[in-house]
Amino acid sequence: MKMKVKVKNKSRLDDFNKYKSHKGLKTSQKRLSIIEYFLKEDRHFSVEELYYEVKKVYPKVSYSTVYRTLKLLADSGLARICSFGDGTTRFEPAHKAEHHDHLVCQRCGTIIEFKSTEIELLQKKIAQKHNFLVVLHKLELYGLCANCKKKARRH
Amino acid sequence: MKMKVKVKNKSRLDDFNKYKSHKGLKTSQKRLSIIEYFLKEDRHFSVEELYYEVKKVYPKVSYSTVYRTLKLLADSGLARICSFGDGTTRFEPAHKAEHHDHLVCQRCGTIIEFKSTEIELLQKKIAQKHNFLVVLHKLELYGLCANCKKKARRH
DNA sequence: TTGACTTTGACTTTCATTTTCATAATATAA
DNA sequence: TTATATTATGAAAATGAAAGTCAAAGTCAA
Repeated sequence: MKMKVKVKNKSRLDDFNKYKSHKGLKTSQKRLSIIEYFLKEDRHFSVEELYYEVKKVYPKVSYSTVYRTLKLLADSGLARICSFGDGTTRFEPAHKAEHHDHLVCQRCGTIIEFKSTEIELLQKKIAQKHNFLVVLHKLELYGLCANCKKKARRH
Repeated sequence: MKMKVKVKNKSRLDDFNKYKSHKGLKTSQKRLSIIEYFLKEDRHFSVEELYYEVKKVYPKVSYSTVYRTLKLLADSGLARICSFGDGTTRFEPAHKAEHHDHLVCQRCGTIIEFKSTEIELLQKKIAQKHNFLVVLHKLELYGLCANCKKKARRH
């Protein structure tokens, strides 16, 4: 299992290296650390979150570098930008081609991913009705996750 | 037809007045102008857009006032806040209780509203599966509207 | 009309994000 | 390996949208 994750991240790193040489970028240890951490963790990050977590492991990285690296990841296709209306941008690992949507807990911030081909089918129908060409879609359900719901019940 | 719109806006203004007295607000001509324009136009606005358009008719309004008035409208329930990921907040007229989703043209910015009870049903099912309590949802389809699609075809 | 309120416009502040620039690190050519 | 050219970095400044501040102007009930 762990092996599989490692292999996957390896191939994602390879993707980044392709992008890197295409763009004439250089390899810095700091940037690499950030990218590896992001790939290893494999979850949503705001710049701030990633900054503080990476800093624990590699204390010398700066905020700007995390910023720039996340943008690079987005440009290279390894990360996807998503915002949940709280004013900060989040980056999610882009598991190629596998589009998914989000359940966002308004209390604890937990993000759950889901996918529904049925919904996507209905979306297509709606677009057709309006003669609209859909390039991408965004579906977010906001509310309380199981945990917070339980807490809310006992006030 | 026009009559109907006017009547509707009248009743919306009444709603605002209820909110107004509830909150102990006062009536200023400028605020009223902004609200009337917003209701008359009955479409999505960013603060900037509304500011420039209202300014043409009532040149004395300031940016702050438009800003505050839109926030008031949102608070009073006459407007709903929505953001389409371009970094600026938009306000849409809230046609009470009627939740709807959006088709957003990435080229010309046109926003088409739609509603699908079927999709909402599926959303509910998904939430149930995750034991998640949905408070609100957001569904946006981004792409090209009919018009821009046509233009795109002939390069 | 007064006096107690709210609203306004101009301004400042905040905060996330982006850019700048001098210095450090990296890659490539010799 | 060393020189040189380029990119990356950190700290700081700049930006831009959103929110707050405050004196002056407006509103309105008594």
